[in-house]
Amino acid sequence: MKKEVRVRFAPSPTGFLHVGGARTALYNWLFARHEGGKFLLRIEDTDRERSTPEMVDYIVEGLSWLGLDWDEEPIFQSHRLDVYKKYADDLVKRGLAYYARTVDEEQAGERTRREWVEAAPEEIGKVPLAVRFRVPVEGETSYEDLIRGLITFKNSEIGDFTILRSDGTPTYQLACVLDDHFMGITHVIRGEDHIPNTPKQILLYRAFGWDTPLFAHLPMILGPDKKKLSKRHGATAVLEYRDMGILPEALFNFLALLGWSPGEDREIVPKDEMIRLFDIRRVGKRAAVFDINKLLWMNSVYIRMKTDEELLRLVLPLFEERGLVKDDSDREKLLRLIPLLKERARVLPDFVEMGFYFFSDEFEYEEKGVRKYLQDPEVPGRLRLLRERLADIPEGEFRQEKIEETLRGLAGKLGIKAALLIHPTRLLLTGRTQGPGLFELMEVLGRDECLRRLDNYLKRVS
RNA sequence: GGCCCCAUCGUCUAAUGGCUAGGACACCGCUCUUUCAAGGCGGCGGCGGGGGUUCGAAUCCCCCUGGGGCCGCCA
Repeated sequence: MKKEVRVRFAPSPTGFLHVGGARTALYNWLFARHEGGKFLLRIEDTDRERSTPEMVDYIVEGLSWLGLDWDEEPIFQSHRLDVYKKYADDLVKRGLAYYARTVDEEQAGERTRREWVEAAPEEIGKVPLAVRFRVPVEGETSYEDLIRGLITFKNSEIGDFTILRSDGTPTYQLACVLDDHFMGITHVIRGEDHIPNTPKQILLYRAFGWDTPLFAHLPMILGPDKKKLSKRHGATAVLEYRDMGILPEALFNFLALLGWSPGEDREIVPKDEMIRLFDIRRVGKRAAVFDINKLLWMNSVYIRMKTDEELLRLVLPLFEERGLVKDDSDREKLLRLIPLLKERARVLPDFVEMGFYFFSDEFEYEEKGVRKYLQDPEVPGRLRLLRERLADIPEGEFRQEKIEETLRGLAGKLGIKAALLIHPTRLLLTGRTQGPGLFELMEVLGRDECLRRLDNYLKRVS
C-alpha cells in the first residue's frame, strides 16, 4: 500500500503572509491535491516574544483569500512545549545532547563574543541551561533533494546546535523535526534558505531512530534588484495585493508559474488544471524575480474572464466607499457600465478611476483635449446642432445604435468626419480624451445627463 | 571569511545530446477603430566565460566569473 502523502505549511506568526511564504504554501497545496494527500498547517510560535495571535489571523486570512484550504486542525507549537522538552531530555540521557550555557569571552582587546560551554554536572538543575545537540566531527550527511539532487555536508562543518532554549522552549530545529514526525509528514517542501538546516534535522531524525521525510527546496523570490524580495521592493504581503485590487485567482496563477512550468506554452492555467499538471520535479532551481508588471497583466486577463455580475460584486464596495453609488438605480447603472470598463482595467480600483464620471459631473476637461478638440471656432455651432438632434430622440429610444445613427447623420449633413463630433462630445461628457466607445457610454449616461453636460459647455461659450 | 545553492532574451520560462533556441510579460511597429483598451500580424532581444567528453552540446564533466542563501537560546 502506498503511504498517504502529507505535507504542511509552517509559518511563523511574526509577520504577514509574504508572497514567498504564500508560494511555498501554494506548492505544498498543489502537491497534496495532485497526490490526493493532505495539506496541513502548523504555526511555529515557539518564539514567544515575536509571535502574536493577530499575525496568525492575518496568515490564515491570507491563505484563505488565496484559495488554499487545509485538511486538519492547525497545530500550534506553543501548545506542545512539554513534548519537546521530553525528547530533548531523552537525547541528553543518551549522550547525544548536552546541557550548555554561554559565556562572554574576552577577545583580544575590547571585543566580547559569546561562546558555548558544556555545563558542569553540579550546575544542572541550578541555573538555566540550554540543550545542545552534539554533531559528530567525523563523516558527512547528505540527502536527495527532490528539486536539486544530492546535497552533501561535512559533519565537521555543521557544528553543535541548540535544540532547547534555557527557558525550556524548543528551537526551530527540534520542534520542526518532532512535529513533522508526529504529524506524519512525508514531504517537506520549503524555501531554499532551509537547505543548511536540513542536515541538522536529518541528524536529529537519526538520533531518534526515525525515517526522514523527503525534502524539496524551492528557489527564492527576488526583487527587481535580484535581492531577496523584501518590503523595500514594494508590496510583499499577500493581503496588500488583495487591497490593491488583485484577484486571488490571478495571484495564485502568477505565483504558481513563478518557478514552476506546466511544460506547455501556457500562462493562464485554471486551478484544477494546475492540480492535474503539478509535478514537484518540474519546479525550477533558480531564483525568480517577482515581476509586478506581469502580475498586473495576468490580473487584467482574470478580470476579463469574470462575468459582469461577479465584477459588480467586487467593485461595488469601492464605488460605495467613494459615495458614487448610493441606491439601486446607481447599482443598476454600474452593472451596465462594467462591460464597458472591464476590457480596460488591470486592477479593481481602475473601475472607479475610469467610471466615476458616470456618477458625477465634478470633473475638469482634460487640458490636452481642450487644446485638440475645442479650439476650432466651428465646434460650438456643431455641438449645438448635435444637442438639438439628441434632444429629439425620445428617452426610451436613447440607445447606442440610435445615437450613432444620429451623430453620423449630422456629420454627413455637415460634410465633416464623424470624429470631429465624437471627440469634442466625449470630452464634454467625460472630461477625458479616452475611454469606452462614445455611443455605448452615452446610452449608459442617459439622454438627459448627456444634454445637461453639453449644455454646461454651450452656455459658457454662447 | 567558511559552507551550500544557482546561472537560456530586461523579466517569467520551454528545450531533458541532434530542427533557423520556442512561448509569455514589457517595449516598438502595422492592423482594427470615434479615442483608449482588448484582439490580429510583425519586430527587437538570450544560452556568463574558458576548457574538456562527443560525429554533434543550452543540455554531461571541470575551472573561472557572477548572483543568492545560511552560518542565532529567529524561523
